[in-house]
Amino acid sequence: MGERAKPVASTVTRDDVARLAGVSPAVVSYVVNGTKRLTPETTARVNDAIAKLGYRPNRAARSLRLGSSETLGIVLPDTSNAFFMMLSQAVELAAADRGHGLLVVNSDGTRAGEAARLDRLAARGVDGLILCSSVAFPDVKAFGSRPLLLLNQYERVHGVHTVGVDLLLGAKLAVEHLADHGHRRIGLLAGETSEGDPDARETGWVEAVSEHGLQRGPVARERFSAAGGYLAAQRLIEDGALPSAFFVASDQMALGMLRAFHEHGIRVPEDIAIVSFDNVPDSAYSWPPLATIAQPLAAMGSAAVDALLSGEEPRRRLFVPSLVRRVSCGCPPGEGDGAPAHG
Amino acid sequence: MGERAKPVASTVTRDDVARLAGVSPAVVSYVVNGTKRLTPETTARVNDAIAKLGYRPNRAARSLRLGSSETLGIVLPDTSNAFFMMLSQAVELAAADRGHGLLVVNSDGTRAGEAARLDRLAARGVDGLILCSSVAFPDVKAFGSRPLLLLNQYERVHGVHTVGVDLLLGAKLAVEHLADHGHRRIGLLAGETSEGDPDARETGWVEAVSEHGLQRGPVARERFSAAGGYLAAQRLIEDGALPSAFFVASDQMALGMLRAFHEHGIRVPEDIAIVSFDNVPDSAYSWPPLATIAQPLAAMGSAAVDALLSGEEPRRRLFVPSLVRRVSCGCPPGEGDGAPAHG
DNA sequence: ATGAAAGCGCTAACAG
DNA sequence: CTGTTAGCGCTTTCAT
Repeated sequence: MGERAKPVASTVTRDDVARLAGVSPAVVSYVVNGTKRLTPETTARVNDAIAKLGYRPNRAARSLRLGSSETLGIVLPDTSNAFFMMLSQAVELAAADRGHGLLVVNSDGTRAGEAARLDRLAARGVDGLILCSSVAFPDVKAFGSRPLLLLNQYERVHGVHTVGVDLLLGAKLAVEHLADHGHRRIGLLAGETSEGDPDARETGWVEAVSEHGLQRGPVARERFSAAGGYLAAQRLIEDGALPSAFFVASDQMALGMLRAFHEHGIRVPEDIAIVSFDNVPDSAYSWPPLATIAQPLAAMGSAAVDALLSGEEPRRRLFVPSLVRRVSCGCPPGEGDGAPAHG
Repeated sequence: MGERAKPVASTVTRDDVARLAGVSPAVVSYVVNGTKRLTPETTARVNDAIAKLGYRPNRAARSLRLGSSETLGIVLPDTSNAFFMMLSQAVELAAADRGHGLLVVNSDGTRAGEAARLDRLAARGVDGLILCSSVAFPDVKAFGSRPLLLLNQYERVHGVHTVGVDLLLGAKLAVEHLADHGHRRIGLLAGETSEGDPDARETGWVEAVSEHGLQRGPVARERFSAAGGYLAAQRLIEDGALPSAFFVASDQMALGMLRAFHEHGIRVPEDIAIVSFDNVPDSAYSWPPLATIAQPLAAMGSAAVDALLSGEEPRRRLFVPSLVRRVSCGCPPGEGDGAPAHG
């Protein structure tokens, strides 16, 4: 008799709370959402009932009513690059700060795949879409009224938000630093952009080299991965005429390059100095540790979420990268290697 | 005069479709969900209307009605370890296969933080929760009727699903392989489990060493990160009496150890051989490439999602790891290093 | 084979 | 300050 089981959390409804607190259902909503002034006693009674029952507002009902899921969606490139993990983590944190969840999906690295993933996300009712594309010209058609943002994007794209780092500046920082170390001939290991269009890091390298009266070293283009860097470095070595320094478009590629150099007994930085891009965690623990261009991930994540939630007109946001000196560029150890100097 | 704008996708409702197709709203649902036999003509008419209008069923309404969000939630440890990125990617793929989305949140690495994140996820109405914990005994209270699963978990935990790899077996595979290379004294670089309780990899090392009549080398415990591995290796080196081989609890730690060895001119595998754990992508491009114990991520991701969606009683699922031979253990290059042998 | 209708739990406008 | 009420868009039972 009366052995009604303690209800599971998800089954307690607002009406149950109202009944127990002796108020109307609306009042419960007022308390939960703080939308209305109520007497302290009422508020307390309702809160008691909520606690006693373990009431949790039903999210689906709220979404249906509000027309917003308070959720963002992100599609990540099909890569195991730690950089994207850190980027999506930054986005998740920023979204959580603003009370939003983040639905993550992985693309297959094709333009069609990305579009399909965005579509599924839109069908799930997210309030905004973020695309970290791995293709040069992603499919950016509209998804109803949901805003779309291209993250990790340098170029301006009409009609969508973009957030990225100033690749041109980053490349210049890298090349200038190498020049400061006395290198006069600087090579480029660039990433492969699927449609073969220019990458701003490449432009930055070109400009910095000419601005400083340096010489262009050999150029290689390969996929943005350790495998790509390894392959490219092997080709470069076979071709001979290696320069004394390289600017590399990503840490992952630099890691691959490092392995190729090791295999050939080429010492870094003594024989060849390297500055790469992204500052992934592992770059501090490679041998030698990689000097690299760091991206302000937290700021970029916040900017992305803000842009999507603000309802503002799409615009391009570019962030300022910074140089992290480590052994690979020729700097002494212990400055920014993320590990205590070896004593 | 009839200048009603083409409605945005999210504004088209089932009633609009019904009106255009000249059927009742219910029929539209039947077509969308395939729950009922209908005449081909009706089906076609409805599908036409759906296409014409760009109709998308409203997810929130569906969830409300169904009592299911068709979404899973996962909380990831606060680490930049690529292993967890691959693991969550595997889960996302498995979830997508079953028509579910994945809400990802990052924890701060504390037990309370994890519990709070799980709670927020539960409040968002996910159908199931996955926790990749970074503490030894995570807070696993019930979340209403939502099932909870511990991913990357070896030990059985009462009342919750667990999915993990057989750490004991993995450790034995590693130690045995090192023994096959002729090593008689094998050290251990273990991960730090926050409550200081035993890690099965450690037990596996102990057992394998004694089963094969080997000698226990020095033991170090540190955080599961490159920084941890670096620190531990430095201590080990200072203490002297280094063994000829180490089993290392994670690739990240091994990467840090490798850097310490490089700094001290200790050659791998000539002076010291290494086998580590996880098979993260970068392990194939370190110098030397790391021999490691690989985890069947895709299978684990599927198992996790299935367990959560099946409604079955919680149980423990353990997967079989496998050895990936690379240069660091003493094997010749080119077998499994993820890169062509250097010619 | 198709349609009518009853909610799912919540928010907010409006009334008291 | 609090209560009543009308939906949000959908699934599904029960008629027809």
